[in-house]
Amino acid sequence: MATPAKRGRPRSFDPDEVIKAAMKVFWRKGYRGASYADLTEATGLNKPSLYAAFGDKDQLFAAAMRAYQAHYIDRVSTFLTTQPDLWTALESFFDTLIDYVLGVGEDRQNATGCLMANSGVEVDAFGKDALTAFQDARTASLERFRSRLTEAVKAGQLAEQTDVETLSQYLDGQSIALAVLARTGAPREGLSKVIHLAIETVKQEKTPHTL
Amino acid sequence: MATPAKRGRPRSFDPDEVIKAAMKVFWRKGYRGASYADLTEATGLNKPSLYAAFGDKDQLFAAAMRAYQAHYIDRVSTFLTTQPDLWTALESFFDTLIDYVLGVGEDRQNATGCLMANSGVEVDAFGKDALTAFQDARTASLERFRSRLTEAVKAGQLAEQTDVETLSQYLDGQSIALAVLARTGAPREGLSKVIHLAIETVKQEKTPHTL
DNA sequence: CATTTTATATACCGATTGGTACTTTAATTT
DNA sequence: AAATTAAAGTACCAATCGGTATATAAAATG
Repeated sequence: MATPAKRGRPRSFDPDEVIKAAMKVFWRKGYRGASYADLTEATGLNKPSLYAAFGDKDQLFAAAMRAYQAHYIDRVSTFLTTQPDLWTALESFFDTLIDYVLGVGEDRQNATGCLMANSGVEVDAFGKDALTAFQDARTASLERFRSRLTEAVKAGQLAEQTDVETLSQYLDGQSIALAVLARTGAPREGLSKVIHLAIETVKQEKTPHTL
Repeated sequence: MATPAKRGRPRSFDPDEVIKAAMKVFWRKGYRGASYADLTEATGLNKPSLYAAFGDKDQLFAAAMRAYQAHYIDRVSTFLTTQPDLWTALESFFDTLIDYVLGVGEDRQNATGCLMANSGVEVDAFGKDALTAFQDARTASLERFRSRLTEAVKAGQLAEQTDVETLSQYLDGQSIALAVLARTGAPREGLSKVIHLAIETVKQEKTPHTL
């Protein structure tokens, strides 16, 4: 993305910070809705600088999506891998996710949901780089559930015959539902209750029964 | 929306059909993504005719959203009200919903999801009419679950102390998850398994336990 | 038939879209 | 200091955006 630059005038901006700023624009306004007027204002760079450093809109969005994955998805997913108890892992994961989709620390009035979840309805507009970055993020998210549940089965926290694949998709779906519900104005308390209900579903799998 | 017209040249098109065509464009491309070039091509009308008959883009989208509610949401919701057994109702509802979000009968390659679910991330772009139509549809959908579950409690199919509100939001969330997952390429079989798992969750409410 | 009313079509509007060419400025390395 | 490299800024590009003015064509009523 960013050129190496060994001689000549060094760039006066931090590429990571710029991408982070661009990411927030895409997060709030979407791919189509984010104009270069928005992007230049948010990043502080002018158009030619953005193009020189990050390529066209497709590539810029792809970089933003990768940054989102690194700074948000990966971070909240930490709870899935670090917490030894599956239920603690799921609860802390979703509780943190709720913070994120509601826009933790920022203006809580209009929540922005999740960049990845929001982008799902804009895939038609993506170029190849944006599409790849999006699909990579989706695949990684699903895979995190899959590996965590597989681990839980091995650890005896879930029944041996658990349909890990379906359960992973189910949890992935809950994440998306949370994001969209938050974006359309659902209050934190409602989201919290819903997600604990969803976790109850997984607990039912603890005791073997027909799926 | 459409003027009465008592004298003069009558319109040569069926407003309902035009709105239906416009609806499909918005469904596939979203509010921002649907240009008047797309809309005129899909409807067969030229721009001035569209404006004369339905107003600006905001109003056209609002009409499309109402049509979507009437032709899709209301139709699939029928299963919730007609089926006396709650579980049969939910299963037939979601099975039909899966058909819809996958694009029943049409090109199954790229599913279009649900217009209402898709629109959730574009609320910023809406004018007042589109926003109202969207919120009305959302409210109505949630209310359908609420009333059906309330009825089920009265009929003894759900425990007396069931948290109907949370359960309604939960099912509403499942609908959204289905739509977004379908849009991003999830196969029918996966969606079907996930939704039956979700219905299992509701069944747990049959036997009283702490929520 | 004449009048009225509206649909249709072309052609246009200013604004904005994503994307660049070009010039100027500035910080490096040799 | 000279040469190199690139950032920054202005100004521009064709294309498209949502939205309309205007003129013509057509079907109704009287």
